[in-house]
Amino acid sequence: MTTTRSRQDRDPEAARSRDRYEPSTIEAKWQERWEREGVYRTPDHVPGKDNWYALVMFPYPSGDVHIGHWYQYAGADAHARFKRMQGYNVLHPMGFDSFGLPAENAAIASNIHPRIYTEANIANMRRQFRSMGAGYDWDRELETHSPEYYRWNQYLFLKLYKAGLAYRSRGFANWCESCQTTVANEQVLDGACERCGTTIVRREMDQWFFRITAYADELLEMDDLDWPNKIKVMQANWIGRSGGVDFDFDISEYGLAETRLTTFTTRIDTVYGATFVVLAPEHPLVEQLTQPEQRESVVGYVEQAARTSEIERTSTEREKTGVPTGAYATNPLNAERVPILVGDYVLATYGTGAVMGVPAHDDRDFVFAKKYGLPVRVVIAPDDWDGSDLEEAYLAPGTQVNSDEFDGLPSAESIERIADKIEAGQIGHRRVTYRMRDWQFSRQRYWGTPIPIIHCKSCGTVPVPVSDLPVRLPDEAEFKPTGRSPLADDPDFINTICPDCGEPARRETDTMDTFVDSSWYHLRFASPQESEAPFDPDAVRAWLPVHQYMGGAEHAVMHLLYSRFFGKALRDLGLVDFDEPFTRLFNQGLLIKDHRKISKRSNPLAPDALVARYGADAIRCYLMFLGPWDQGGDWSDDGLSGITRWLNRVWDLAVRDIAGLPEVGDPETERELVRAAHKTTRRAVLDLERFKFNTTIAALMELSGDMNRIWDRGSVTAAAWSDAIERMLLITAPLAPHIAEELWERTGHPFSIHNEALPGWDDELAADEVITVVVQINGKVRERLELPADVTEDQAFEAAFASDRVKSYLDGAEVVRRIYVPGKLVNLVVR
RNA sequence: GCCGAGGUGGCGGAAUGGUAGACGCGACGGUCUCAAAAACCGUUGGGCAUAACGCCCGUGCGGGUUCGACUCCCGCCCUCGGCACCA
Repeated sequence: MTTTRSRQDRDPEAARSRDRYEPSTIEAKWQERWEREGVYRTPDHVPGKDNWYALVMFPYPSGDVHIGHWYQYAGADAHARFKRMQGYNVLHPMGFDSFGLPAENAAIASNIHPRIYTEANIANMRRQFRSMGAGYDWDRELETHSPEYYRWNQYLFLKLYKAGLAYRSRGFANWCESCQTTVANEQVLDGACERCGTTIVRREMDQWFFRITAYADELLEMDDLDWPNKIKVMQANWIGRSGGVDFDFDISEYGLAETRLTTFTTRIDTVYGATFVVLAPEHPLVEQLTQPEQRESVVGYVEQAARTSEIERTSTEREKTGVPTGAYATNPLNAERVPILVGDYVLATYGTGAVMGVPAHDDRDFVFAKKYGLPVRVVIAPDDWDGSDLEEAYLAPGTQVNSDEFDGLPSAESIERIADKIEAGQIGHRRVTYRMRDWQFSRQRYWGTPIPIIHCKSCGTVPVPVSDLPVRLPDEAEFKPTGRSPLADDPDFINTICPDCGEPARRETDTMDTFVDSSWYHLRFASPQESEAPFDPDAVRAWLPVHQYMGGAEHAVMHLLYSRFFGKALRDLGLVDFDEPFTRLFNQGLLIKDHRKISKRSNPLAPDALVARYGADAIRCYLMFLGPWDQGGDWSDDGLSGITRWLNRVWDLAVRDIAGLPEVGDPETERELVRAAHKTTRRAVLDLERFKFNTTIAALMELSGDMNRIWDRGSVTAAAWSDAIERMLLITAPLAPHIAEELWERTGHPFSIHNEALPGWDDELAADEVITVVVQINGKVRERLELPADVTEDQAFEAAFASDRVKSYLDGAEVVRRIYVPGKLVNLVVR
């Protein structure tokens, strides 16, 4: 067999040791050389090249680049390398999101300082990223826990604070008992802490907020974002814009300061069906409206509600409860007096914290009214309604009834007419509300960015002067969580002087949510050493917005929304001049194993051991070969052998001795080789652009099989063979950077393949000479014809009719229609 | 409940109106070997079959559009992800 001839020709032992693919040897060698020669160092400008910012979400330094990280970072690296070989000046930076609770918790558990713990983890992960062969520019690495980074968190916070986009407010916050800190709404999943799963309780306290709601409408504008639709939908749902009407009931009969009780509804067309009003237990008027006879039950109910956890209160499964206040509200439209109740299915934080109860046209009001015997009045008649009682609330549009002058109108029209009337009568107005709340970002923990604020008895809340930044996190601190920030127990930290009046004052002791760090890190990567500003405007102009952002979908309404908000706020502050930070976004899927998520504890898969055994290139390629990157992958240990075989074959093909190839090749075989190489190039380049690594590798596998067969015929020239090998290596380079580099050198090319351009392709050379044309009879494949690629329609039909097989189907039948798809098929419709 | 993605051989997957199952794993058979491993070659959706030439069925289920449907439309079922008393 010719395949092994070149090896057998030489001294077998020596040849084997020289020519065998040994990933561990070559990978270390090239990683060292790439670094030494600064192959991936990225200047801001390279003459003749466009810039491409390929950013992958940076990791929290847990200490280990686990296989799920590999899945993410290997794919992102391959795509960045691909763009680089397309001729872009590519910025593909890496850093660490290194503030946060795990380090602090580990510090408490093992009595190591979070900084020591974090920095050890970073060192290990940096080593692991190197072993992956990722093409990062390590000169641009950033770590968010370094004062050089977080001082700019503080700086940007002060900018936002002065612009009124950051504020402190007292209210009910999401408190995690286990993490001993508050968390933002976005960080509560199913009523539990996103990080640890502990049930969140509400706790009233002073907290810091970013006014993200000021940008709610602009954040909904996502048409120009080349993002997965899924993420856009999730963000739109999270923001939850709904237009409706604030409608005032009259409560002047109680002689209170407030003469009106404002409710919010999106269904003002149903207002004539309001038979009661429900207040949230926290509504400020509950206290004043409650009548003496009801006081005891209302107070009991409100206390009970306060003790109920958020998760329980917002469960749709739970039976709706409420108590009457004994007070009544008058509907100004029809002068009807309806009872006011308190019910905890009404949320204090949405709309006005009060709703009009329209049981006929709202599911929740319906069950509530049935339970408490409140009247149900139909005001929107279904098309076929016979006037009988409803079995359930009718939510669809219909015809207005029991609604004074609006009777007979379609509800779609009356919804506007009634709103007009309310606005004209000054008993309410149209309003837009949002589900999204402001971003609560203060945390009562140590390992984060101190909020640069000083509380002064006489001057109030005073920002730390920019010249005093950074407010450093004290190195020595007692980390044990007590429900307030550990910084509060550090006298050296809290005691300071008011910058305004010079009197003794106290520092703010809360630290920032780590999502603040990641809301602008993409800007910092443009000029990570910049010491006079958070970023150098010229560098930002050179790189931003990010051309291609890559990362998991789990950040849809956290990081990705916060970053967009920061971008818009910084734009309005004049710090950047673009609207969106991430032009294109690609979400890789989840890597699973045995139908379960791979996790450190329950389903481990240690990459270091795999790399030692199979090499980084094999692991990278295997992860990319599992399936389409956006759909995630299903790891199985067995599958690796396919990739290993392929890499061995690539090696074997490339190191063959081409000296023995003929001077003049067989033209047909040569064309075949050229065709295979150009076809593969086309497939690979188009697929890599779309992150279809799996089909790129499949194409390369086919090429290696084709080349192996062609070699065996011994009839191609060295030039043709070498050109095909070159193409194969160049396309392999973004996927398996080490083996490609090694073979590039062994085939006589100068360092480095990663500075080369991807090959182009020629559609004519890639075109088949003979094509298979399928002949269908009534849509069923009955014959396959090998015809010249330039076959005409007439010739194709002629060939079809000449086929004995086809004839047998046409016997005694009449061809009533013929369809021709050029280069593909002929379909004969017979009767 | 609402929104989104998906459902294709034993397994991972390919093909988005035109040859279903590319590529790979696994399995089976073979070459090489004392043997094994590796490597290489071949077979591999199911059924029928006069075994040759073939035929039928087949992409979650039921309909539809079309000369032709994994692909488009309608109605279901299931899996995964997100949201969920937001008035």
